[in-house]
Amino acid sequence: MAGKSDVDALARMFKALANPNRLRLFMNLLEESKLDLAKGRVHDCFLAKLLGGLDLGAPTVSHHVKELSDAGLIHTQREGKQLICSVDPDGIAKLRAALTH
Amino acid sequence: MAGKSDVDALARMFKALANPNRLRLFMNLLEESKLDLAKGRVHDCFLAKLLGGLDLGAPTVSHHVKELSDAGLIHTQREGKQLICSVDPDGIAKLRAALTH
DNA sequence: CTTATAGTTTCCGAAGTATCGAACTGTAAG
DNA sequence: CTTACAGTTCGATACTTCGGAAACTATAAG
Repeated sequence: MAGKSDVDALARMFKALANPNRLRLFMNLLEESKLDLAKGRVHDCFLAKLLGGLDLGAPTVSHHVKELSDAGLIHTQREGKQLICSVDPDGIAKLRAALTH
Repeated sequence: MAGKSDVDALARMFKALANPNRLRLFMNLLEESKLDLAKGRVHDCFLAKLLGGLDLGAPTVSHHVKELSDAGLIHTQREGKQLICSVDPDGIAKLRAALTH
């Protein structure tokens, strides 16, 4: 019967996608993932690449990435100076399951 | 290349699902839809039925329903004293398309 | 050690959101 | 006409979010 914490976790994911700038970051990453998968490579991407025309300051981007990550939609890891991002397939699967029902 | 207004409309849908109470209303409606479809009937539902244990005042529910409706996720129509709600299949399709990419 | 790069943390203000109580509208029934 | 019901609108309040400025950390290069 859809426990409270399940619903809360879902709502948190939806909230992470509820801001247009954050949504665009996420969709840019999805797009990159698709391209990389087509080449048989792991899909990941460093931050600057995700901005794609967005006019946001570094602190703001950092906040947005953290929120996507906390919501369970993306995964991040440091690599030298850069932060590498990848889509979390489990997160997307949960969202899609909720909309299929 | 995902126009700005497309992204904004999508973000608005996600935002409508970003509040736990509103999400629960929507999922209750989805659940009702599923049951009704199984019986070969049109899926619709009046407001009180959607609350399912939620402890919210009438004004709050009214606001939430309006937001789901404005976002394009549900459809409403008056029937006598009651407001009948139904899922908007186009809205859900757009959300799912965005997550499939 | 110094400088440059990439991102983070802290703090803040402006704007937006969630919820409620009270007063209101529209519809149906007595 | 009066009452009851289902939902809406208004106004207020507490809370959250978005974005940036300034100061910070970590890594790499000269």
